[in-house]
Amino acid sequence: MKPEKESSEKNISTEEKIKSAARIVFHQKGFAAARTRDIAEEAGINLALLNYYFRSKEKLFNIVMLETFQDFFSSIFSVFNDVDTSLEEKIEKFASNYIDLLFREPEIPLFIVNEIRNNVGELMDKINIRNSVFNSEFVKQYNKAIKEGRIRNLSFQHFMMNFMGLLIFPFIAKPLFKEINGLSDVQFNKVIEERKQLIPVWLKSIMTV
Amino acid sequence: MKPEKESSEKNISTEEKIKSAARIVFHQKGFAAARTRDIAEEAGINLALLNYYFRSKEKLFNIVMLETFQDFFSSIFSVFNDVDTSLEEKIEKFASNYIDLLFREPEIPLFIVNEIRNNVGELMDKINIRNSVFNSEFVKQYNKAIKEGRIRNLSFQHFMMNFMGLLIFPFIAKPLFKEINGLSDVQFNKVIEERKQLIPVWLKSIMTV
DNA sequence: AATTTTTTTAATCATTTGATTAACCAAATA
DNA sequence: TATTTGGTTAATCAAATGATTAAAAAAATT
Repeated sequence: MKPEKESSEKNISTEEKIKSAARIVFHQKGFAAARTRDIAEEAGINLALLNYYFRSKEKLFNIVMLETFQDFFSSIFSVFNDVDTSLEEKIEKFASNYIDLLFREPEIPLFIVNEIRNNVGELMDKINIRNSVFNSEFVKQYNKAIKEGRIRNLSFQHFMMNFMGLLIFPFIAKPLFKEINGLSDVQFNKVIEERKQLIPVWLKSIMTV
Repeated sequence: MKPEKESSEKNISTEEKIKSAARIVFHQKGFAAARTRDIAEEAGINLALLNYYFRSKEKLFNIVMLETFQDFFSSIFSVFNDVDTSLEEKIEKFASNYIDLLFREPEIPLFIVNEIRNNVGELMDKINIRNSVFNSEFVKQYNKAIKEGRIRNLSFQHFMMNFMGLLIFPFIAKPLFKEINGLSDVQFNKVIEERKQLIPVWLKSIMTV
């Protein structure tokens, strides 16, 4: 009666349908505001199938959350651990790639920071971002550049906050920025597109002040 | 039977008790996850009183939301419209004041960016941030400085995104930053405290690149 | 003090919502 | 083809939750 085997046979179809529907709805509304019926409707399946495949709303949510995290952070580290690029190149590439990612999935940052509050420990351990960050090629290059006096002695914490803040915050506060500046979606995107080039320049000037 | 008169008599006591409890709970959990029973318990009152004074959860929420907005943005404009300070001084003062505000009420930014998605238009009109921003002394000084060539010709949109991003994002992503950098609350606050000084310096260097 | 009005409470209602069940269907297997 | 296994559905359940009600208590008014 119960589907215990890992991704067996062809029921992957409906199972995957539910999961990607859940992804959409959870990202959009968060855990509390998302109803299992919303997800079922989005997936075009009977409500009972959600529980049949995933046992509970919470279990489904945890899966979506974990996968979202992994997707989101793995895309970061692919750039950060490239051994063939300089620090400056990594910053440029990362800014560009990250903004493209945010164009594709603009709700993810808000989703992550929201649901991390109710979770924190358990989830973070599974991914172990801490080590991934500090063992990355990027951090090594960053520290080397400081030691060689090429950039200012600014703690990596500040650098990370700045980089993330400049990149992500406009997406998080998009409705606010649009309203305040009277921008259409197209105009907003154009402003963000400009930031692909600008943020690396700004970061460089910050690091050499 | 119904309390129609505006803030009459002394029922301000319980009415205010409910409202500030609602503020706490809504800020912490958002509209969907907050239960009226949570609010009643937080306020130490009978559940029915919530509906007696505020008709519905939604009406109560709208009041909290509006007041939160007004508080939050009024504290911005008090600095922005001071005619006795220079552009540079305003930036310094604003960074400092705003970070203090965020220390006191760290959940507000996330609350605002979350709940604004379901509201935007109606609410923004009531406050009319758009005009408040563009008629502010700060923007006038900003544009003047550009015209005089004292700072780079950077659109105010970018400047605002940068300023807000550098200030607010660390609070929004606090659990993430704490985890990644292995910081205690005290250590995190110390890093933020440093940013009071640093952000104005960074902004200046960005604007003169 | 008596009466009216306002505030508070416990009990209850109605709806929403996550989850289950039993019957039915479909596909694989024998 | 018959049988078993897995997938799907409609109906239903139970708990949670926003809201109401009627009675009691407290406060204000006469």
